[in-house]
Amino acid sequence: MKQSKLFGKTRKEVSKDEKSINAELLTKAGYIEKHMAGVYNYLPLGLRVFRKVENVIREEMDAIDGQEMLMTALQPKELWQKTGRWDEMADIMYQFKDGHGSEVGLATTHEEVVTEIARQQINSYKDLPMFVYQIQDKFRNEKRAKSGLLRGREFSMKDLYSFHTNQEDLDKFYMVCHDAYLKIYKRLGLEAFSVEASGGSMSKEFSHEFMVITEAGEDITILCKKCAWAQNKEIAQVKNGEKCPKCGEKVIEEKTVEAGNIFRLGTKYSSALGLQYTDKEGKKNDVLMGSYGIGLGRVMGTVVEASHDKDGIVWTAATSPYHIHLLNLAKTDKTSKRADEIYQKLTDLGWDVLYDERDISFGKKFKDADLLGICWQLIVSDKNEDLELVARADHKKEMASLDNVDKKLKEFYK
RNA sequence: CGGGGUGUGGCGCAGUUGGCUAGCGCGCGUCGUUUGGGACGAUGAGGUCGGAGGUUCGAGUCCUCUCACCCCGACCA
Repeated sequence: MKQSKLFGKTRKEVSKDEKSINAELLTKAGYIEKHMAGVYNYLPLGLRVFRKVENVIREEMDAIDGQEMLMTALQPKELWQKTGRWDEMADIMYQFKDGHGSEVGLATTHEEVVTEIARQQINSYKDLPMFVYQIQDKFRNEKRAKSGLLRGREFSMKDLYSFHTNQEDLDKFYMVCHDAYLKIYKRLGLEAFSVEASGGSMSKEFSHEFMVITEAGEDITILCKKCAWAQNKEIAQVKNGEKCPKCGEKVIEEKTVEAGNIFRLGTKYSSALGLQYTDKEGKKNDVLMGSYGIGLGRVMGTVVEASHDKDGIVWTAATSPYHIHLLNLAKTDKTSKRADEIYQKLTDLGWDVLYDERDISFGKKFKDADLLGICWQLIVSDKNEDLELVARADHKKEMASLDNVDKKLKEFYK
């Protein structure tokens, strides 16, 4: 991609209203644009990162036999009344009358919808267990949208729903999904851990939240560094500085952002909506369910919160919008032509290249490259026949041939 | 939803106790000189001051209402 053609420019300044690091950097670098409070547009660069996050999540969900589908955002009131959540969620759910005078709402989550659909698809124990998921936009009328991508009113979420005949099977899958989540964060380059939390209005049982330590976090986690025990402060029985209930070490408090949440729902939704299966004896039973969510924008924002420096974003290998940022610092036509050729060669080798061939001062190219945060910067100039390969994270520089660059990238992005 | 704050060219801001053609920086266009960490000079385009109503000879400046946005809190599958 030639940078001169990119839809999305960098900016020096961003509204003083945009206080969160993730929104500030992502806006300055041209990844996102705010539309309303808690509602962001993704520009081409932002969408590339978004897709990378999305694909990692999709691969891991497919790997645990999740089947992707897509459900609607627009919902009839009647369905949500069956579970009592039309009134229960009135504060946070966008509810309105459509042109026909029917009351409808925008889905905040899809337990009702998926359970309704499952009634048609799940009849027998032979149909279970079953796992379906979607990556879809949710709407929540947060009283106070804030922290950029971390808490939106419209945001994309991966939500998976599982259906089971018994508790053991649900528990088993719950742990499978738990581990899949840890894998997702690890692949994305986030240091995340799971904590026990309350089920809220979703479930009476303990749920698990997946936390990433960052100052921007809204949650406080009590954790033990030694044995990895952790609980959300909301439900923790021990306080900061007290002994870990598991190993006796002192626990500490950390600000964390919740980057995912999994719930065992039991029969709450199946009983309310009449989702039953017939067992071997021919008896009808309520289906047990679980639900498992990850907000994609929130994960993307969390990566920025967790990985940036004074110069800008530092994407992780899995989230970098391009593999390499090629900077043309040529003063002569000859060198410039050489840079064009290198762009072509890298592309032919299969690398996603952002090519800064803009006719602007070199200083701005450096500044922009750091702000954008693509993992590797490659410099072509009159100074050197060889290429200069610079790591965005630590600005370590090395001279390299095109072959070396190819090797290096293969190793980094393997 | 309670408390606090902010709305002025595309972006960031200034605008004294109401007063004349509403300024500055960035960005943008043109010309030229430049180029290893956000270049410089010249020149040009661009706003009716969030919206509505009111007070006044006169309102970006005062009053009322309203909308939007931000921060703290409460809330948060």
